[in-house]
Amino acid sequence: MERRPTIIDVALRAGVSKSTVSLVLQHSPAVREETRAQVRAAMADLGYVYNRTAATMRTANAGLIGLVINDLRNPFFTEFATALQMALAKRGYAAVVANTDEDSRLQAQVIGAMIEHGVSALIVSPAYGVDATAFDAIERAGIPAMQVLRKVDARTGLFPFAAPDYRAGGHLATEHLLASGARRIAFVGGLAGREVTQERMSGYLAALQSRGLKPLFLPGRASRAFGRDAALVLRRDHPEVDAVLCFNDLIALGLLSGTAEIGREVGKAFKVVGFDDIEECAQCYPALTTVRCDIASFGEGVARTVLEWLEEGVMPQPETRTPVELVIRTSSGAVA
Amino acid sequence: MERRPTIIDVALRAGVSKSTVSLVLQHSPAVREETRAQVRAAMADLGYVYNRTAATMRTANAGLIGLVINDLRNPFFTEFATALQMALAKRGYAAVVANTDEDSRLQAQVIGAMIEHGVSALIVSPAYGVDATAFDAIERAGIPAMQVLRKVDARTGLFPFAAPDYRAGGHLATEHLLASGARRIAFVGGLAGREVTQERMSGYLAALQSRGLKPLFLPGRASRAFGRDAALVLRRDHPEVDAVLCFNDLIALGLLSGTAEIGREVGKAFKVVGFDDIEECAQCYPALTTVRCDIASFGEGVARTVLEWLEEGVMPQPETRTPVELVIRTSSGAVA
DNA sequence: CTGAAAGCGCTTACAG
DNA sequence: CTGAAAGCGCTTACAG
Repeated sequence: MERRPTIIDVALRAGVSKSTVSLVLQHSPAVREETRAQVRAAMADLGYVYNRTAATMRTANAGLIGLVINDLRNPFFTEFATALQMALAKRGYAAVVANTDEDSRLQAQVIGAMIEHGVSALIVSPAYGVDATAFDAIERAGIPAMQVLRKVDARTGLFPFAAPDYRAGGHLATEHLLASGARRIAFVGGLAGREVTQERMSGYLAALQSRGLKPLFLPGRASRAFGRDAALVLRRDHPEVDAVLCFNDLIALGLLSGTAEIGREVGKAFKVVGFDDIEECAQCYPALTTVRCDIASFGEGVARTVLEWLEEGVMPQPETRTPVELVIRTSSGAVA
Repeated sequence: MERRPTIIDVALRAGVSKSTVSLVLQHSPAVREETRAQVRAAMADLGYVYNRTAATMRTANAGLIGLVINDLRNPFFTEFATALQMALAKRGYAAVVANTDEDSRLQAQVIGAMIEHGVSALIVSPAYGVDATAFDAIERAGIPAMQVLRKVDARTGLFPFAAPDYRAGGHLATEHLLASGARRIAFVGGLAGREVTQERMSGYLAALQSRGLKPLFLPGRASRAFGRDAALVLRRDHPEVDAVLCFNDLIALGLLSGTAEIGREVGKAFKVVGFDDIEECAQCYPALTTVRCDIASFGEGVARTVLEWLEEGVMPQPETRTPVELVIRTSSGAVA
């Protein structure tokens, strides 16, 4: 653990000045090929590693991006974060990531820590919650930041927002169920006051309304466990329901389990549709019809947008909505 | 995006020297309460944020820990990484995380990047693969590093290894199946040459051998898709098999889906046991009997170990094995 | 094409 | 209890 060699050591060994070493580090064309080779050789000999921290002090570009996620254990967010991180890595950026577990206090804390660490930008899928001041801290620090998947700060001019087109997805799914003959369609899961729930539901409501059909909303947490319970509740309290659109895939997958457990069949008389299209939807039985958000591509898109902002100063649109599509599988009656 | 205030600005405003500001930043008892309050007030007025990067340059402790994971999309690793990251955050450390997607070249690249960023320590769940030089780079940089969950570098004196006791888990699970009356038990999934597979299998093999029973190994990728396929293969080619121990839960969950799809019942005549106890095991139908690795606690333990190493110089044991336990659910015949 | 010098924002002895 | 000064490892004009 002795001191790591610095550009001075390299310069000494290569017989040049430290400025020259710095220039070859930056691939400056100002350095002769021969000199460059000498410097590279000296670096290899010494086992030199670039100290990005020191460089950051001068240039204030850390090459570090902060990624703050409300629920990293949920596969939808896992896939988003992973795709985003890998896209950043490909462009030479490292990601500091933190899970906030839907806790706005923890969120404020990790955002503060990331700012101290000098991240060049922040991407946050925010927790709902009282402590909406997290973005104020970002504003004070003057760091480019995007809110993704959920919007909690109305200042989209300052903190651009990007998300899949949830409303369209809800509409697509409901139209599909209607076209398949369903008439009593329930919307299961999601919490009433929240924007994402409202958006996903609004497409559902519009489709029903245009047919003069009555909606049925069973609010609940976005978890497998809630979906499983919902299977029982539906059979007991709402036996007339012939189709359900779930707030997300996790709920739908839980619902599938619960339905199997009580021996009810899914597909013809009782259709189930999820939302997100996490990987598991294609593997479960019955395979789950769902709204594909293509979250991996979405994550890569966000990476691109943020880096363009950072590197070329192109401020993102205040609000970006990416298209969704319906993936029809057996849970809504398609033949396998 | 104007210049952020520095300790000099704070000092000016508070009417003290910048050393004093630095001392209050570090909670030094050498500063009078009154002075401290003035400095704090000045910071608040100015919206001062601590520049950890600058501090790092002097002290060489970045408060950044690198987390390199072979498959972040796999819920087992997601849970590990998340628990670890959150434990680090609680102790004031931020985590730079990267998924390597089982690609040893990518792994070498991200490890290099993290070293440049000056991480204080590295925790890696390594990809298998040809490029075993990743740890050499860590060695040259002189950074404390642990290998977790998988061991790829034999120098555990240098890179301590920690993992759940896979062998005991395999044995526990097999004994349970034998005690439940199973006689033809297959081991499904995992790749033959790999240490984790060998360990998980060795407990299985030992239990069978002691009864004079024949093993059956169906190697395959650790994915739901493989598990699903395995359901068909088992019925077609090995109808006599009355129980299966899966390499991991993902395979077991896929197997459950596949078994349901072909209309075969799981529980009495055909028992299924997983490995890891990811969250989903308790929610699926039938609920999955599995070997609990308690990966969240494991992750927290790794955080503790690494920070002790970093902060107190306590070098971890070369090899740590954490205990596992069997969780019996309906997939192996327990009544719900 | 290369060298000398200042500076990024902190911390750390060292005086006082 | 507080101030002046050096230094962490780079980058960046500026000379030459």
